[in-house]
Amino acid sequence: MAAKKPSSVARHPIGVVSSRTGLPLDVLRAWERRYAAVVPTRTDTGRRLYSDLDVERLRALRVAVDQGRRISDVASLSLAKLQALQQEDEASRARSRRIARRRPKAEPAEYVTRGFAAVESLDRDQLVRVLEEAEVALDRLSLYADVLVPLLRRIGECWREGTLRIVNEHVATDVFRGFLARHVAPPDAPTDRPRLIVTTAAGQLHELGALLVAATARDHGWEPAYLGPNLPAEEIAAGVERYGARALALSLVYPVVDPRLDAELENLRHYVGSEFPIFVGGDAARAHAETLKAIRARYVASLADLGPALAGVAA
Amino acid sequence: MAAKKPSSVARHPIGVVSSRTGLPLDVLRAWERRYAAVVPTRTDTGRRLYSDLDVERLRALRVAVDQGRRISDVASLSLAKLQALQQEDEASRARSRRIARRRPKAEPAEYVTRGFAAVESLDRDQLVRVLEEAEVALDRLSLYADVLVPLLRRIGECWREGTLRIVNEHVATDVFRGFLARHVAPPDAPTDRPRLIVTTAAGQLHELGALLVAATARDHGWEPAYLGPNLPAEEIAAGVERYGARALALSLVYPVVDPRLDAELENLRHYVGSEFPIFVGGDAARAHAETLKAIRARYVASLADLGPALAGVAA
DNA sequence: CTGTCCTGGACAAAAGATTGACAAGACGGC
DNA sequence: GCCGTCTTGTCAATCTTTTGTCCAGGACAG
Repeated sequence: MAAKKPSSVARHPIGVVSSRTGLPLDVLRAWERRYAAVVPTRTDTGRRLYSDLDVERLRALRVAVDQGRRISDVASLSLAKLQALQQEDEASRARSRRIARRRPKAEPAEYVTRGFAAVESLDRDQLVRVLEEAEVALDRLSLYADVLVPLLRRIGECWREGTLRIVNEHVATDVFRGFLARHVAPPDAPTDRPRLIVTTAAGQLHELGALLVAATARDHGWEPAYLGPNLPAEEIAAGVERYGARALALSLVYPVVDPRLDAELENLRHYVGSEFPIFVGGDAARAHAETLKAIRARYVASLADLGPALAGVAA
Repeated sequence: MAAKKPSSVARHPIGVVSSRTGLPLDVLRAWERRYAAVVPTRTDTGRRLYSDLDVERLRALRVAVDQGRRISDVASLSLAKLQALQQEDEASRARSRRIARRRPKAEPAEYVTRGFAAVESLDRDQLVRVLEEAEVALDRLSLYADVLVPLLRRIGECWREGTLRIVNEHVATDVFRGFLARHVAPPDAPTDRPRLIVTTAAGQLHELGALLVAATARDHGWEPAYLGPNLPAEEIAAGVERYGARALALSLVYPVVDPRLDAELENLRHYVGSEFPIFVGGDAARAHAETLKAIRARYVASLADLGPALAGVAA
């Protein structure tokens, strides 16, 4: 454990630390007052200044507490010990999970919580396990709408506000993608189903929403062709043509508002022809409602609405 | 299962034990009250504190019970006896099957050609088929080095010179990723293997090379943790620490030359400490040879060299 | 002047402990 | 196969400890 940089220069006020660790202000102070969990330096007027190391420690403490340890027990442990503990807990938990026990009850919210915890602690295997449990316990729509969507949304929020590291988001994305890929493209599909092109417009980097759309479409009897994220209008049109698709679905998530996007959408309508059905959904769709209306794209408010919307086309 | 150190320091509250063993709180208490199956120590305020040994015992008890024994019968057995029991049951259940492996000689170059054709015509299923054929026909290393790498390189070239559309590249990436993901993270891996962090530096968007590295490392007895592409040095360091990794592998592909990259690499060396083993490979690595030398990263010229290089660390 | 931060006290919610009870399934005798 | 008895997981009620949250009143920073 040689030179660790993140201590010397940067010192953060309590507000920043709170948002970076996800711990409320009061908790930070309470932990300091009651257990001296971290003892930040002070300005000459008494304000707390936390080092990067403090932040890291607090993060680790939070994980430990979330895993069920008591703050009074772990508050005095070193950062290394905390991380060791975390490792141990996970390994141990994983082993016990392998001997699957009977399933009590299946609350979607619980999967979200457990999934998020797994993301936080970078525990890939655990995340996979949670998803798989949810998959067998719930029906498809509920799995997507009540577990995956809330989970994604929560990860997105925390990521934007800095509570989650980039690594966490990456690992989560990778797991989700693998998980959804199985739903989107099951091995053998002699396809007389209508084709649906699924993608994301240029500038839109987040692909998980699109994958959810593809998987849902598949459940409704379509054959989705997922083209990957961040495609310019011309490319999308090429895909539509190549596959002889009957409709196109776009997911707009982030950035929420993007002037380039409007132009892209207009282009898209131009390329695919004026009658081709275009469906659009995602959190960023509302922000571009006008353009969507102008190009006569159909807005799909939620995954549950996708099936009926598609049915209108297939007829 | 060899190395297991019941660190006598750690004492766990009942909540953690419950989650570690999968036994409900009530059961833990009931077993203690009725059979003294384990007798945890107490804090001065009466809360239970379980040792690692207790946890181990409880886990064994649970296995025995799940296998149909009665708790009242096994509660008083020693840990050793419980484990013997478990072994016995497992042995009687073990029915392993042998999978015959045929290996018709085929020319790797042919798979490359067919694969590329599939990419060109956007035929996802065909691409998957080609990869799967190659997978059974060739050994791992040859599959990676003689099929995937050339295929990727060719796609990359055509993409850069505009012969291939973005869509093609996207679809290919998606298929490859799904294919490789299966190699990188097989279902359950009780991991006493050394950990290797695999990722891509900030600015480097192409992740397929990294996935190849992860899969190869796995074949050499490591436990790769793939963190996703395009990570800043600080994030990578966090991952290294979090996973207690023994080494780090970076894939540098595109952009081939990137001034920011040098700074990133230096940062990275700084964060992980001066002795930590860093391996670097990929087509863009040569262009940064000086920096790599400066930070004492080890250059790995091809996938075939990765195994030996890693072996040097594991020793 | 407004928004952020400090201290210390108070309070509410969560997590645990204890005791007792109950119901479903296992077991054993006939 | 039937019936009483045992086992055992689960639940409820109640109390204590621990921990998160809120508030008041004041100070500081920008």
